[in-house]
Amino acid sequence: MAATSTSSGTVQKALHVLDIVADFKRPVRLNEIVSVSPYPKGTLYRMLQTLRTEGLLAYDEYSNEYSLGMRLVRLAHSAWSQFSLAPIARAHIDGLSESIDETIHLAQLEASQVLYVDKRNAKRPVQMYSQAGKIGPAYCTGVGKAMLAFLPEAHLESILAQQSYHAFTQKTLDSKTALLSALEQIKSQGFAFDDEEHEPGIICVATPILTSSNSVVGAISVTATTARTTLENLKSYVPKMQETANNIAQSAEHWRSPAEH
Amino acid sequence: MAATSTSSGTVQKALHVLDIVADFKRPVRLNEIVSVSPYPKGTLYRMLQTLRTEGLLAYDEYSNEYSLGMRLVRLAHSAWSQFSLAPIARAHIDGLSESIDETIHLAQLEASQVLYVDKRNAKRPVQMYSQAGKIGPAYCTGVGKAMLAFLPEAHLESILAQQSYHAFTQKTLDSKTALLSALEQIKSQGFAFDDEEHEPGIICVATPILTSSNSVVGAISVTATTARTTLENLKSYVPKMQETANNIAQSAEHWRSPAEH
DNA sequence: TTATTCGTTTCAAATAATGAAATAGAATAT
DNA sequence: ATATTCTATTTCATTATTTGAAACGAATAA
Repeated sequence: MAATSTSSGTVQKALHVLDIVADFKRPVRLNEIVSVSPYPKGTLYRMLQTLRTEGLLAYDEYSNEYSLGMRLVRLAHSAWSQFSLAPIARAHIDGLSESIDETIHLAQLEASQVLYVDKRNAKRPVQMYSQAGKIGPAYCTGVGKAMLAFLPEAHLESILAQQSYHAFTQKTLDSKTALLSALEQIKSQGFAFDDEEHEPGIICVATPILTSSNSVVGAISVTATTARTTLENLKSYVPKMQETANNIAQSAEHWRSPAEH
Repeated sequence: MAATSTSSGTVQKALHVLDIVADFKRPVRLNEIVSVSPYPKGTLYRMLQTLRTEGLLAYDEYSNEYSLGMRLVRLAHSAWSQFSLAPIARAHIDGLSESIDETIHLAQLEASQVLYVDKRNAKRPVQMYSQAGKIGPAYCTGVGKAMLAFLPEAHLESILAQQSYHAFTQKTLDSKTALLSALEQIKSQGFAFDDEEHEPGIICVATPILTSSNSVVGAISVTATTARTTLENLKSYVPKMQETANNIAQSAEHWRSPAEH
């Protein structure tokens, strides 16, 4: 009685189609969508038209390809400015960025995944995966683990159950048990590492952002490459990061996290 | 014949509700939405539930308030990275930002308005769609006028008809005729000014980004305050901006603008 | 207590979405 | 030029979701 969603709901269907288009990460044609969706062609066609005229999809008449539309960007701006930590944390992150010349991320949990909501590049930016708005796995990123470690048990359970545990690298913690023991250590030491668990050559330290009642609102991380530094070195940033996290938490005290159900 | 929308379509309705929530720019309760929407309470209630469980809206159980949800941020990231000029223009904007220590914007036309898709602040280098995503009026911003001036006549007409011509400041060109003559001059000189037409104390220069076939794909601007500089000074940036715009256009030559219908 | 306000549920009626199959249109092959 | 093979689009009777007035319940105020 719990698992799959009932097929009902026009809005659900439309969202599903949007997700499909998003997953392609490139413009797609009707037939490509047909082949990966449960809906018949006629239905999909009409749905795509609707999404297109509403501006949720962009359409190229010459190639007959659909992509996500800019109306989403407009809508997301409102969501981001109201409901992400980014506006609240901005000044604090700026400060941290001035004293640490590495890539800094601000992330939140969203739908059991990590959502990067802000980012500062080092002066010499490293070309890597991740930008604000990007999502990543919770179980094998620094920010993800930092947040998971401080979640109340019930919430943690439900999130862990939804992880894919894909082994991105040889070092990925690709099982729930491995992850759980890592989380325990993170909780006791107060910060998390990512030791090339998501991308080879990329390491980071992350600290959670906790309110006075110890609920997790986000995390910040400092990222670097193994070519240039070590985890041990990154560790020296932790005190400054924790101070920043505390300051953000204080500013966010009266801000209500969308993750709280 | 042109104005109001037919009431049909579940997706349309859902989007309308999202827009209403977005327009409040703060969390809102059911009854507030009821008072500004054409739908009865029961209908709205169910719609909000749907949007909420889909993650398009966030909900605070204690205050019963809805806000835009972070799923939009996730979706928008795909839209932004595929369909905005930003990823293509990034390196070029970075370069420009290094030689000009002022705020730089990259904008596109979207639904007859200006959509800022990237931004560089004088000091901190950030690239993300989040502070981008903001929309502004086309008729009284530098980037807006720069783009309008180079639009084909038919397209321009339809866009001009949709402007609100609100006089934000005393200097705002608040009529179609005033705007049209300004556009003519912009077209002949190749760049546009914003002389405090949108915000008092804020001035900017903007140049259009034109493909080899002279179609408008976007615009870049350099913004400053009257307290610190003058339009005459800003003008000196124009050659560099035009060079950058040309380079972006070259990179974007094979990129298809969503605005082309 | 009694009003009042707001959120939630109900259920028959109204309406929008469905999908199999036919049609139109484009591109490629013969 | 004509046939062939894709793909996109339309049709229409059927199906199922959405609708909305009104009733209900919960919470707060008077």
